Amino acid sequence: MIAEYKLHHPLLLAIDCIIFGFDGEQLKALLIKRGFAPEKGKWSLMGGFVKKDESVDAAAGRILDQLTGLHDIYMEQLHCFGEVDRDPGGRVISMAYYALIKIDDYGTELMEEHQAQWFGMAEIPELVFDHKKMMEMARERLRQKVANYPIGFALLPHKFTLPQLQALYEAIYETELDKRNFTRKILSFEILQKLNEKEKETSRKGAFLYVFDKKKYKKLEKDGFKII
Amino acid sequence: MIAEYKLHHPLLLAIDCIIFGFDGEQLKALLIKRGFAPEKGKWSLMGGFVKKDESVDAAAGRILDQLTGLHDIYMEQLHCFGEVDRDPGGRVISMAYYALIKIDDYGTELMEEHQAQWFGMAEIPELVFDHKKMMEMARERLRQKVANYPIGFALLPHKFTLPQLQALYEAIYETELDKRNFTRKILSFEILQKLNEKEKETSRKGAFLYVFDKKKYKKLEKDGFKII
DNA sequence: ACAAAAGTGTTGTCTGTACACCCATGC
DNA sequence: GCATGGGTGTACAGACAACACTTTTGT
Repeated sequence: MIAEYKLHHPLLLAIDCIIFGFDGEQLKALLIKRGFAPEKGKWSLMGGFVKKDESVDAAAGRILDQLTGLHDIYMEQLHCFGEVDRDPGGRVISMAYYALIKIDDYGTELMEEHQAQWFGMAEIPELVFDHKKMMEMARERLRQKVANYPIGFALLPHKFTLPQLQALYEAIYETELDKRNFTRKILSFEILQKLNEKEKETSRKGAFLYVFDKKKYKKLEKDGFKII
Repeated sequence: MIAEYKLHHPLLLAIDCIIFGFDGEQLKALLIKRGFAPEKGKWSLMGGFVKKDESVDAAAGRILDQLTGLHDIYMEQLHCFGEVDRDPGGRVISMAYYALIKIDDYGTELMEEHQAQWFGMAEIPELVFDHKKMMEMARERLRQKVANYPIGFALLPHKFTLPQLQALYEAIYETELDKRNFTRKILSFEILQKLNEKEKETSRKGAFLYVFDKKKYKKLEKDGFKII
């Protein structure tokens, strides 16, 4: 490090990660029992510290991987939480990220190791430090993002039905949507590909499965659209 | 600091600030000639380091104040730039902020001291490190934000005309807007208060001045709207 | 009188929203 | 045959986009 920089005070930079999942009915978040002081044993977001030789985004990816074993996850910076006294253990600045995962992809071994648990949005327990604020901000950001970009699919299984997709939007927005209008809108973007298969778990008639068209999806992911 | 935290590697956390202004015709950004190594003498965003006992947001406010002498400025976190090698002088992570200032409020003494200069968006010079990327991201974010929240006023003088406001939006979006449709849309939000004064610098006829209604503005600032 | 910018309305098109019935199937 | 959830069309209302002329006033 050059001399000029040595005059400044170094700080610890942490990552905290809001991990969203969807079980078909509820939007959920994955929380862990904090395994170290301070506040050991309390519910917390998954977190960790940025290492000397890794980028901040890479640190976030590593931390998500540690808990879920998953790679190539939709993940985005949320906000930097930098109040002086936010962590009673010392001066730690936290970059919060949020991630969207397919809840079924996610094994239970790592989950047990970290004493992790899914919580529905209405059952989020008390969280350490400012993690509640992070959670609130993440929910708000997710709502905004999902209204304008087709990222919601990251929360669904590879093949999904239109009723499932609608239930996802309803869970995120805590509202009810009209089936006909929703279907028409989603299909008008032409990012869905209808399969010749039906999902028959949840109804006698069965609902057609869809996958999304990656190419068109990529374009919309950049340009945005307007779902809600 | 507690023992657990001492195991982790502390890092330097910098702030870089994209400062936008509007001169009635062009959207501009305030840049400085970097006054210290590395890359001393090159054009750069205004920046600095987060101190031990100040929050990250407070650091951003302080750095903006150092350059402009202004307080109570619209300012928002943009993104964390955390690549390992982004700064050749050492491992420095940068939180980028963007700020919107009224270009006329801004004196020239501090500007000379920092060798600062306004650049139109088409004339941004080469910038140090990843500052160009920050600038691009800030422009994009400004476009998004201004389409949904009435923050554009932060770039205009306290009293402004409808043609000025339209010129601002046209500059931000690099597009032309229809005068009639724009006026109707803006007035429909009922956040503007028409004054009995005209601005007569730019035309013989003169255009009515407006101020904005702070209360309604606050509400829209939170809820959002849809201008473009 | 003319140049230059401000101000003002109407219409057609598109998008959003509200709303109800039949279909396929497993039991 | 009936209960359950899946799938589909229409009509009305509000928003958006395109478009041209008159007004004011300084020179």
